[in-house]
Amino acid sequence: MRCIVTGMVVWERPEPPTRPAPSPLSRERIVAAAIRLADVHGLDAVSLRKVATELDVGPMRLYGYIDTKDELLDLMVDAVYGEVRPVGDGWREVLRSLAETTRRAVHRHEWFADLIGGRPQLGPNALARGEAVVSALGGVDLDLVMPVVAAVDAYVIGAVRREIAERRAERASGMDERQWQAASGPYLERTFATGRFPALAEVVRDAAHLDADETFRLGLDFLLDGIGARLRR
Amino acid sequence: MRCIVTGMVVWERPEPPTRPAPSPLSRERIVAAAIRLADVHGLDAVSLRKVATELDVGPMRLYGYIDTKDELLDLMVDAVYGEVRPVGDGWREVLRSLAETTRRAVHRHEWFADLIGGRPQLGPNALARGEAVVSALGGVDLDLVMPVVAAVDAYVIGAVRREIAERRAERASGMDERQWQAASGPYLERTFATGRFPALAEVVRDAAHLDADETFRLGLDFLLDGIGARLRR
DNA sequence: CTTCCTCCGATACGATGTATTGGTCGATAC
DNA sequence: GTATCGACCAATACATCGTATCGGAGGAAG
Repeated sequence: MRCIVTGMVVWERPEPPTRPAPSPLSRERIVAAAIRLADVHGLDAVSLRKVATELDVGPMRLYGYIDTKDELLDLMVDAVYGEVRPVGDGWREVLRSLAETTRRAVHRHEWFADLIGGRPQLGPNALARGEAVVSALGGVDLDLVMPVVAAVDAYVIGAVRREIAERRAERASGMDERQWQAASGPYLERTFATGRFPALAEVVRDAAHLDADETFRLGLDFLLDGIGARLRR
Repeated sequence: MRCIVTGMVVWERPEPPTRPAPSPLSRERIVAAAIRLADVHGLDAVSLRKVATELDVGPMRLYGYIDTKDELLDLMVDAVYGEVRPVGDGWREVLRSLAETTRRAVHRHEWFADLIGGRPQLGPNALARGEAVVSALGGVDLDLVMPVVAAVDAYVIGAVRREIAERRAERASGMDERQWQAASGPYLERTFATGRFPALAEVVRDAAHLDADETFRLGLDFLLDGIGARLRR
């Protein structure tokens, strides 16, 4: 059931007043339990029932702190944004750091790749991250700040989704990284053998193969170079 | 139950031989029905039961053509990639066209934004798209082709996810676009009023606001400019 | 002490993905 | 032509999910 005071989002709606005894529960503990579950067993393992069991509590207890499972996911995402803080001097270092710390957060929480970019992020931690970025971008033309940050965010979102998707496929296929990169799996080998995709096959066969780190950084460099050219104008 | 011939992926596993009469079913019809459902009612409306009902068929019939719901989603994604074909001369036009046609496909199929980048795309249509891109990038240094295409793909994935997420939030809040962009909703207004995010508030209040088209193109230009600088080296 | 009101937890419901099973129908062997 | 077999379709079944509902317990107010 939706909260009666309409227009209030999870983050600004107060938690229910702490009851004297019944059980030490809080949004923070709920979110922590959900994140623990997701880290270990993946996002599919995050059900309200399992989170509740993790906390020795009936499933419906959670609805005092949350209206919807989606709200729990929003809280989880915002918690991860709390781990993302860009550091460095100058726009380039700041943006690079923003991208790299986000990517590292995804490595700590693979499920984050499934959620990132899926909803507008307006939680306190996401906003604090935005504040940190924007205020570190002091020297940049005001009208360019948002587009530039949006572009970097977009690149990071897509890049980490691709990276995690590929990592999972590798893991599922049980091949080691070298094999996977060389052949992209027996399926692709067979498919390329049909000769239907000659240009693609040539690139896969003959071109240099970058690992995930290198690919991410190279793409990021493209983007930052382009941004730099624009800022210098 | 998984297919017995191990290592075969959906796309290369033959469909069951067309039976004389029982019912005119095919992977193509199943995927078309699923896409129709997703286009009209969103991805949540795509359940095996609903797809089956759409085709006047029992739910379990589908398992003759599909092993898993995830495979159906893969087929849907690949079908959309069939609509994406870059056109134009020169690397810049090709990459820009790749990005724009992908974005247009997302506008036709909003659910595509939920799936894109979530799994490695190795279906025939995705590969054909890749072949078209790579072969149109003839003049480009072989070792740079993959990183460049990967970077553009990453940017597009993240950008359209953000765009669709915001569009849905607007739609849900019932505000028109002007209002949303000016205030980003009453929640943000109240939050900024607390003074906790001064730099962010300033940008949102004072900076120029671009619409979705402009934001997408500007970010894409950053990236293409950076790629161009590298290619010229 | 009684009354009321709040809130917790058990129960319940409809939906989902998919395993299982039983029946039917076509093809094959004699 | 008949009997046997094997494949495939659909109905049933099951575990799990998000969440609505409701009954009772327990603290607050009179």
